[in-house]
Amino acid sequence: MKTEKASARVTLDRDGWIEAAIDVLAEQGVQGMRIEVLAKNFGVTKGSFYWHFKDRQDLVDGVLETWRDGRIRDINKQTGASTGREREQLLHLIDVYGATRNRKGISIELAVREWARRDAQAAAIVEEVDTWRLECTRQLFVRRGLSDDEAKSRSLLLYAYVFGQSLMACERYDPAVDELKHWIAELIVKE
Amino acid sequence: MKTEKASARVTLDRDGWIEAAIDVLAEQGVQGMRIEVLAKNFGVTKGSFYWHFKDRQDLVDGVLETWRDGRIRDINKQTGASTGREREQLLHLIDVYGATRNRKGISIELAVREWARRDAQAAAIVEEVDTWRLECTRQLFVRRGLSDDEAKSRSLLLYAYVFGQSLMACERYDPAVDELKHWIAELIVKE
DNA sequence: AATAGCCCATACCGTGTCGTATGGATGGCG
DNA sequence: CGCCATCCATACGACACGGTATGGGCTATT
Repeated sequence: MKTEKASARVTLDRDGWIEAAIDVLAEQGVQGMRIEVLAKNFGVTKGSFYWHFKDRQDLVDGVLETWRDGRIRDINKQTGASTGREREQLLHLIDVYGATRNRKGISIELAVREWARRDAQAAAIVEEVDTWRLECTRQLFVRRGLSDDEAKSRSLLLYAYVFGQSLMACERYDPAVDELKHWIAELIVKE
Repeated sequence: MKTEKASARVTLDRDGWIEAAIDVLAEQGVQGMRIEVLAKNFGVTKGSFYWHFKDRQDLVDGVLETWRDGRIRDINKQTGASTGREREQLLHLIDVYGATRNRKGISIELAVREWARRDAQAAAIVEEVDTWRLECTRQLFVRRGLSDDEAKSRSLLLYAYVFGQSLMACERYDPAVDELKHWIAELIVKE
């Protein structure tokens, strides 16, 4: 989708802007991805931005495509073929989205999903990523011997749980919340 | 907390503004709760707003308090004492947050949580609501004979799942996603 | 050294928003 | 009738942001 724009040579700077934009997206949300704010963080002015990007939408396209490509790569790596370690891979998947570790990744994840609730373009990207993740993880469950339907259900439960968990304030619910999460992870991966 | 401002008589109009603000919050997020936009939707001008509210923060306070009070009332009702129907109450809790039904309530819920990720005041309100919900639901599990720890875990899993599920694009994952959700609900409430 | 292309700064306009100041309309009450 | 409180409109200043136009500095190439 319109990736043939002459960005082969300026990719370095474009990517710099996009990475910085993703950082701000994680911290401030879509509404925080302001051109002049990014420029100030970068130590430059808008003049630089409008050299590398046609407009704000151009940056938005880059952010979404970059995020999607990274997520697809990650899930392919995390669920890659290493027969016999399906259980460990599933538990690792749940752990990756644990509260403390990978804070930045979770912030980006939530920011993109919050964005997708009100933007069709972001929603399409999230749908791509969700479908791919759910399918890859479903296959992990199938390789563990589960039926297609149960694998589908558990895959959906896994992702819904990890995303929802990062939306909640559960630290004050129980100081030993890590044990609760461990118990839940075992329930999700079955046994 | 500072509810003794002379709002006893103008409460009707204040509440009108607050309800309209919550609607916009659900549809547009916190950033969409703009005074002039609310006024236009209301068919008035800012002059009216600044009569009923000191400033935007005053409206924000009202929105958060109104949301919190409503959620506490709801959860008390939903987990109220009706011994022997704990299983139905738990399934009902999960169903209430199902995708299609209660769309507005879910939108508000997600908007407030998105808000809470970057605002300490909203985060405190969400924490209040979470703690109360988790505790009420935990007691439902305990009344079904589960241990305190398992009840805690399942209560956390229940809410994390329902919130996360509404963040995902699972309709295209499987057209019969309702059956998957039913299976998941049964797993969460145990059997 | 002169030219061309790359990269960014500056200045400007239009718009949306918060907040204030002030005036106007309406209705109750002495 | 006249006064006052309530409720809202109008007008204004300040600022942040998107986008454009334009100029200027720097480097490499010839």
